[in-house]
Amino acid sequence: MTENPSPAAIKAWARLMRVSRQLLERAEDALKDAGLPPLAWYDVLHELAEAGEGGLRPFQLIERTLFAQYNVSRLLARLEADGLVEKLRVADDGRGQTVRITGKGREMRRRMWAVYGRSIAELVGARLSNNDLETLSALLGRLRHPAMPE
Amino acid sequence: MTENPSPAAIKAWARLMRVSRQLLERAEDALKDAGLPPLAWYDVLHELAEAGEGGLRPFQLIERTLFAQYNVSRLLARLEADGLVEKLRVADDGRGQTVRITGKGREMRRRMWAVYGRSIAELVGARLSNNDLETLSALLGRLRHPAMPE
DNA sequence: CCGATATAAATGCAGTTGCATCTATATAGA
DNA sequence: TCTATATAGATGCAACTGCATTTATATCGG
Repeated sequence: MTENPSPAAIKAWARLMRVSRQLLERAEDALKDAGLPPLAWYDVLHELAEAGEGGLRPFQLIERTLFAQYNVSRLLARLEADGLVEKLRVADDGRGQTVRITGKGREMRRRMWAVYGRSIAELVGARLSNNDLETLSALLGRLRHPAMPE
Repeated sequence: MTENPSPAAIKAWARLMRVSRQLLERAEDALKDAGLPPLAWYDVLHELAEAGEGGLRPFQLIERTLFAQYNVSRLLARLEADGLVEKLRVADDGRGQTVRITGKGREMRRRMWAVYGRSIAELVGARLSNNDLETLSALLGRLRHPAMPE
């Protein structure tokens, strides 16, 4: 009986896809206009900043960001080339490495957040009450895969 | 005062981006697994099917699908190469053309919908009640740009 | 009617993504 | 221990995207 989607499901799907694409594009444009790198960079810098001095293994970044493996590999190469992250050999696993954010990386993250955060505030925060935002988050949470208890 | 996003706004944004990406990827994978073309093809075929025999001008497709102009141009070239749409010179505007879906295009759309619709039913329809779906649609509707009255 | 500007659509080129594969190391099992 | 398999990460190549520009036609102002 999950064969054919109900009209309500189709509408919610369509809006979800359309709105998310639209808002994402707006946020990307804001960064671009400010001469800053794309959002993917922010996502990685954010995770690495949260991780602290210990850094993260690339495969951990993949889990957290949902980016594809090859994508992370190349993204890290670009971030390293720009001096925003550094790669460290890890002692107990010769295959891998640990990636750590640099001071320059933290600075870039800060500058990106100034723009990105403003986009979020404008595009979402200014349009729904806190209560509605909570409702939205809860509903979206139930669509996550794999489904996790709220 | 829309400077800094509230925690509720950040959370809603993060979920929106993450969930939409995840669900989109799932739907794309389902099509790929079935040996069918990507969702973008469906979007165009859908619009053209709705438009009927009169077809649509490429710029109308751009408005409806939110794809970039160059993207539509190339997508239509691929669809035409596969015989799914046909391009017709339009009498009263020598710059443009009208694009019409072919029988083969309708057939492809039908086959894609069999898979895509099932994805929507499973990923969204089976996870939220009709009532929650309506709520979700309404909240997302308020995030559209430009904002339109519900 | 004519030149300037605007709109429709296509395209060359550079950068990015996706796929498949490859290299290197680690772990498991005989 | 030695081989087989699994995991971490990088990469060659083809397809796709984004940007800027180009071509062609239409419209507007004088």
